[in-house]
Order: sequence, then C-alpha cells, then structure tokens
Amino acid sequence: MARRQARFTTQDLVDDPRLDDHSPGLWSEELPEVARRLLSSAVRCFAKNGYHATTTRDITAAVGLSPAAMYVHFPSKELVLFEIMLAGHRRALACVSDPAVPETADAADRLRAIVSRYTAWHARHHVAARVCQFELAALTAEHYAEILDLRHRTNEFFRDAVTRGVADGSFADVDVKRVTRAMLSLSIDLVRWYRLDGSDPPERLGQFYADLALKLVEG
Amino acid sequence: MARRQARFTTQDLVDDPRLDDHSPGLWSEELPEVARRLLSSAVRCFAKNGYHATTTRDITAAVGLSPAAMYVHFPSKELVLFEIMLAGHRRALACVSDPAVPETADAADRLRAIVSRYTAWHARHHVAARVCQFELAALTAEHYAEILDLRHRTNEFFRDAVTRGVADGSFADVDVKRVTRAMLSLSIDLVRWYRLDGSDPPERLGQFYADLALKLVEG
DNA sequence: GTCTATATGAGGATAGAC
DNA sequence: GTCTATCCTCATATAGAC
Repeated sequence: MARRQARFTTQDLVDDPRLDDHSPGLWSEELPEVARRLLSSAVRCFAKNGYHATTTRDITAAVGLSPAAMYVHFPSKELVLFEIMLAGHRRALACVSDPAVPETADAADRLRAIVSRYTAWHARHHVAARVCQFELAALTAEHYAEILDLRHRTNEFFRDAVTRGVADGSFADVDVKRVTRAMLSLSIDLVRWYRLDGSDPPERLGQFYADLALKLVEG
Repeated sequence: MARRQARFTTQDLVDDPRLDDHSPGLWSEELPEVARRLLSSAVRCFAKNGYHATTTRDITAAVGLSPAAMYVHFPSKELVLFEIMLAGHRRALACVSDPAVPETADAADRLRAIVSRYTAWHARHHVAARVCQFELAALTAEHYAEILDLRHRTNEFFRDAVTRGVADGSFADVDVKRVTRAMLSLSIDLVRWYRLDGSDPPERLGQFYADLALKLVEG
C-alpha cells in the first residue's frame, strides 16, 4: 500500500505529454512487434516510477496484455530492463564511434561532433536514456558488468578527443580526466530535465553543448 | 527473489569504502541519537540499492534494531525518505543563500562562490545527495511538491547570479536559462561518480567547477 | 501466444509482551 | 523504546486451458 502511494496510473503514463518519447526505432527489427511494444511500455514505466516500483502488470496493461504474456517474450522483468539498457548503451556508443566522426578530423571538429551527437541522442531518447542512467543498480552483477563495459568504451571516445586536442596544441593544457567528466555530465544530466516539447530540439541542444565543451578546453 | 538478485548485503553497505559518507552533521541535533542513526543507515541503503529495493529490515539491521523499532521514530518508510530529502535540500539551499555569498559582491565572485559552495556540498555529502537526486519519484505528491519548492529556490540563486553578470556586462550575453542549467548539471551529476577517497577533495572540486562555470559565461 | 488462476514468498506495518 | 510474532497485501513467476 505505502509502496504505491506516490505512483501514477498507467493512463497517466500514456497521457503525460512530458514522456513523449515512445522509443521509436530503438529496438532490433528482428524482435516481434509485441516484444517491441512491451519494451517501449517498460521504458515509460521505468522512467516514470523506477524499475522496482513498476510491476509486470503496469508494463503489460499498457499494451493490453495480461502479466503472463510478458513471460512468453522475456524470461524475467530484469531481462526486460537489460534489453533496454543494452539497446540504449549500444546506440549511444554507436553515436560517438560512427565514421561520421572521422579520426582524422581536426581536434576541435572531432570533439564538437562527438559532444553534439551524444547530447542529441540523449535528448531525443531522453526517456529511454533516463532508464539507462537511473536504473543501473537494478541489474544483476553480470549484466551490470556488461553495461559498464559499453559505458567505458563510450567514455574513451570523449577522453581521446580531449587528449588529442591537448597533445596537438589546439586545446589548452586542461586536466583531461576532470574536463572529460564535466562534458559527460552535461550530456548525461539532461535526461533529468529534458522534454521534447521544450524550446530546444535535440540537435540544437547538441550544438549548444558542443559550444560549451569547446569553451571548457579553450585557453 | 528476482527482486533481490542484484542486491548487496547490509555488510557490503557498511564495508564499501566508496560509500564513505556517514552523513555527519546532516540531521537536526534535536533528533534522538537512534533516529539519526536510522536516517544515516537509510541514506546508505537508499543510495546503494534505491528506495524501493531497500526494506525496513535493511535499514534497521544495520543499526542493530528490529524492523518494528523504526516505527517508534518514523511513521513510515516514505517519511524516512522525506526527512532525508528535507535535510539535504535545506542544507544545499543554505549553502548558496548563505551571507558568506554577499549580494553586493562582484558578479564573477558571487557566481564563483555559489558554484564552488554548492559543488563542494554535493561532493562532501555525495551519498545523501545521491538519494536527494535519484529518489524524488518515490515521494508522495505532497512531499514532492515541498521538495520541488526548495529546489526552485536554490536554482534561483544560480540564475540570478548569471543574470546579474550579463546585465552589468561582466559576463558575455549568454542564454541565461541554458547556461544556468549547464552549471547545475555539473554540480548535481557529480553525485553519480564522486568518491571521497578520490583525488579531489570537495573544496578543490568546487574551485575547479567554479572555474568551469566562469568559462561558460566568458566572452 | 494469450488467457485465468494460482503458487510462493517478500515486505510494510501493527499487536502486544517486556 | 525495543522485542517477537504476525497480519495482509501485493508482486514475480508458473501451470495449464484454449
């Protein structure tokens, strides 16, 4: 009883215009339609109330199914979360490792591309990204380790971009570790407050944060 | 069963050197010793596993009490969380509204003082601050509104400091809303990664982030 | 592949002794 | 103010029919 006192209903989840991201295109095309709908429903529920406050009934009711139907597609609730985490972190990594951000680019251009793409991704997928950032503690130890690996590989692209600029003299002689963390903080923390219906579309915010990132490494 | 698969034991919580903050001096002196110990235990549990994954047994066992003992001091688990939220947000607000940050100061000095104090507070109390940032959704609607008010009042000090510098020409003509959000993101997001045994003591990180904040408003 | 029904057990909260 | 014992709800997951 007390556990649910602050909860929102499923209808709230569906209607809330602030949770306007229905995770379009986040899931593998090979997944059955129903499985993808369940994942999208889980994303909204987890983002709104948290993993542990979300029941299998919440997830399935929003798709018009009984709780038992979920177990045909996923062996457990934790694996639903893990699928979301995997998809989200893989996409975010793909954003910064994409050949559209060439290794050969000028250090400032490269940092700008990485920050703007990473930021825009988090903005566009802010609901799923919120789950990816807030619910790490709910994963099993094994799944957590797997996600942590993806995060480290993503962070490396940021650190390398800063390191390169410092090395070739395009940036000031900044503390790479601390500055890199600051840049990641800016992009990640937006999942706490960003809304698609706000004034900044994802790409515009990406540009803005890329500008800020360059200010952090300027003499 | 599945709900607890990724959990840590109470002993992990006590032993983990990364959760080295025992919330010293956070609670009102008027609270009985036992109540304060319960709050500190709850902070560690909530920070580690989240509010919903923490049981009243977790909280009390770490203090050597039975679950029933908690209800002598607090009427519900949610009120334990609310007490933590109130204390944390009030202290953070006090940090930036303190007379040690005079209204009359030079705009850059004032912004520097606000950012460094707010940042250092989050670093020193990073475990409690993590609960304050991550568990807002677990509050009842009424309690949530009360905490939101404290947060808005805190944010105003940041926005006013930036606004003033822009108005009197000490800062560039930046987008106040977006830049203020960026500064808050830097200070708040550190609760995700900060550890007291790392290389940066709270005050040093505060100085560093104050420097970054000024870079964001420089021409 | 979806349903209804249910096994199983965890967890918030309370009763009542000391 | 703390304990032991327990109530009662609710959630994950499964069984078995369709």
